[in-house]
Amino acid sequence: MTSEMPAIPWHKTRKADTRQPLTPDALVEAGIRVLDREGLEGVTMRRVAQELGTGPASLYAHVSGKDELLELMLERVSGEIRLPARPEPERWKEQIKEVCREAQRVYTAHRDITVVSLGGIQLGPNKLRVAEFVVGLLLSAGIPRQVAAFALDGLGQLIDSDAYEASLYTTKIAAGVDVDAYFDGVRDYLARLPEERFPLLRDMAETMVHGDGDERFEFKVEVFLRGLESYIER
Amino acid sequence: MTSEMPAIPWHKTRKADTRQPLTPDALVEAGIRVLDREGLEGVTMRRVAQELGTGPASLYAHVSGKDELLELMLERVSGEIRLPARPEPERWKEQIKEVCREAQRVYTAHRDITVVSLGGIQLGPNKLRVAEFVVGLLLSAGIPRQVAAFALDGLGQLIDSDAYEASLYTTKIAAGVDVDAYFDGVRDYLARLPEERFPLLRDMAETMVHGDGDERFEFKVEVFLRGLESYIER
DNA sequence: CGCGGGGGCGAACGCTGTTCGTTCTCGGTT
DNA sequence: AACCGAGAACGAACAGCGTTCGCCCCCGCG
Repeated sequence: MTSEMPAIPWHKTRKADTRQPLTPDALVEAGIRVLDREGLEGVTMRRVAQELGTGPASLYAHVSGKDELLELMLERVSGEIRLPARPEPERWKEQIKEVCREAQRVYTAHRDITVVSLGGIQLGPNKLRVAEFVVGLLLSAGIPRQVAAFALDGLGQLIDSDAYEASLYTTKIAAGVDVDAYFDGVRDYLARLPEERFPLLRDMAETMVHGDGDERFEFKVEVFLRGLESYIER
Repeated sequence: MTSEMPAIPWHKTRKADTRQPLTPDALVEAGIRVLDREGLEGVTMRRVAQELGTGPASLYAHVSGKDELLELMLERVSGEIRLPARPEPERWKEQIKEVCREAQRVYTAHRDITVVSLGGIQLGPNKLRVAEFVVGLLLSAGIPRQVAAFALDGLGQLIDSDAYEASLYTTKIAAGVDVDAYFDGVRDYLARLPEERFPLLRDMAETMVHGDGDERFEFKVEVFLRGLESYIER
């Protein structure tokens, strides 16, 4: 073991420059690293600060608070959503589905980040980029402007709540919970409901728990798009 | 000011019996009182205990933890949802809309309680009661079983995320935020987006912020139901 | 009459987001 | 070249969170 030497006094004591110099971007990246590793509830100011080798108070010079940090993280993640090379109006339904799948994939890849999305309107450029593409596709399909505007809302909600649900299960799996057994339990519970009050749910127990998350999501988007189709002006 | 008298020693000092004797039901009711008054973030174990004139540790004899308390509260609230007297298959779309409106009304009346709903499958009798009614309506309309099962999911997500969003705005209003001015700000922001990247959103600024929450909700449900209609077997 | 068990609860633990006040650093101005 | 002030960095602290521990008391059963 080497013995401790006193610092040479005329050497400026300078901490290792290895760590990046604490910019808003560095905060966002550190936050996302923590998010991916431990989920949204693990993203605390202390944890993020630790990731950057500092204390929580230091973060407030670059970010107004935790809420702003989370919104910046969401915006960054939204940037990972890849859009089709160009809109193809004749394939509008299929392309919108592609965007939905892609958004769901990206959000789910970052645990439960979508909770932030449920908390308000997001106006960052990366989210708007996706919205611009989708709304263009809807308009080109002949869907009225007001319908297209509302539809953007609806699709966003479907994506967000689905991604959130999906992330809960992946978190459960990561925590060692047997999700298959859980759904088996749900099915058995439904199948044993009192016949006089819940005849249908009881009978449909198997149907209710059928299908994985992707299949259910795909279906819901398809239903919504079929509904939109009925608004097309001819 | 009346001076304090010492307690008469042979009188059993008995705290006012007015407060109910701490049952799970009493916890749930106290929790909902706090929820209605201060919103979900105000529902802390300490706050609920205080509402019952005791300390937080006392709650754990009746409830396994905060999560269970919240789920019990959600179940209780779900009991307030009133269903039509009887299903009328020929009016299935209108009746499902009525149920959605009613559910949205009830949930929104209890602030942001729906956040709990987003956190997992709820199997309490009150929630199942609504599900049984809706699924019966769908089946009677000729919608295939698997479609009906998935649709239940989709409608639930629409209701939950919409009620959550609506509660955020009522909370903002209660906090003195001018929501109209907020939306004006959003519209102006959209209208000033760079033309070359966001021509459509820029142009649709007015359309995007048009309509209140109820109108948007109504529309989304209508779209989803039209989509479901296309699955009816003849 | 005795006693066991469970509800009630004060205190504490280890967290959280945020603020305060101090120290440090560094670029621009005398 | 000397100085100075603005902003970044940050240690410490505050108020509050969910939950647990350990003790007291009281009720009901044997």
